[in-house]
Amino acid sequence: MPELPEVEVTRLGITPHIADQTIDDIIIRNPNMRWPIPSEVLLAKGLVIQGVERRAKYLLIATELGSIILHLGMSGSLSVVPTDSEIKKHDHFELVLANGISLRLNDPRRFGAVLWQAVGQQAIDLLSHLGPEPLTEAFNDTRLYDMSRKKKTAVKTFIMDNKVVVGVGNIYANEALFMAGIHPKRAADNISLARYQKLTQCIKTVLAKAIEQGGTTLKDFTKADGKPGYFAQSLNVYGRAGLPCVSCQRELVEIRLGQRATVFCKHCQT
DNA sequence: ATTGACTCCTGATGGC
DNA sequence: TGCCATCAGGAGTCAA
Repeated sequence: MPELPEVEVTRLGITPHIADQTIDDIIIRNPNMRWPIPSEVLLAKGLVIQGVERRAKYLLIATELGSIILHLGMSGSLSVVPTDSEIKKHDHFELVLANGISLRLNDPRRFGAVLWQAVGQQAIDLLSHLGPEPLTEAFNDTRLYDMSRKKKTAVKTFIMDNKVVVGVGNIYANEALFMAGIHPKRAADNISLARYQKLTQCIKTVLAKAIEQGGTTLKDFTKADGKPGYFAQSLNVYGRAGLPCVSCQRELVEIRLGQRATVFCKHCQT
């Protein structure tokens, strides 16, 4: 389940291998991703990869005519391999590069996506409605506080809303709320500005730390199997239901919130 | 307008 | 051992 840190580490990992390379061929082995892979992506054939950008959890592989947009969904991963290496099950999409290597998208569940964004065209809907990046100044405590007014929804659901801030998935929503000492079910409009200031910092810290850890873990992306470990060693609450709170030793509890596993400490989070 | 439920899919897991 | 049933979950879409 790639979250924003994994996507960013993926971006950092693949960029040196594919930037400035010419795309010799584009192979669609299975077009049935979340949406059918549009044939427009083939426009990138013969063009040079100018760079790899990230917006939310989308990766944008830029060429002079447009960008190939990749989303890894829940089970997707990218690998950089020699073009003649064995095709694995669920290798759905591939960029064949002039230097004899390929970028392959593997995604068992096919919740991921491959899309095309033409240069000069209005941004596709998926990207145009997104909130700010969490690690930029555009995401700040006053914005978070202002948007939360009159919102009855649980704060955890609130911070996972892409219009509020992008890239806060289930794992890091749990972690950030624990770090901020806020109960995940508390109504978004029942939290003070001071607490949102704390929460904003915690979201930034949790994500930045995970990217940092991932960056050091993942030394050679060509050998990575696409699963950079999810930095699970640093998680305080997610996946730890029933285990003692790292702060007060009381047992962590798990509930469902918006169909998602929500783990927290009843004592430390109010 | 908001909010919550549903949906896509396969692999991992557990019960019998 | 095998065969189910259940669950995980990003995020768009739909319905209340």
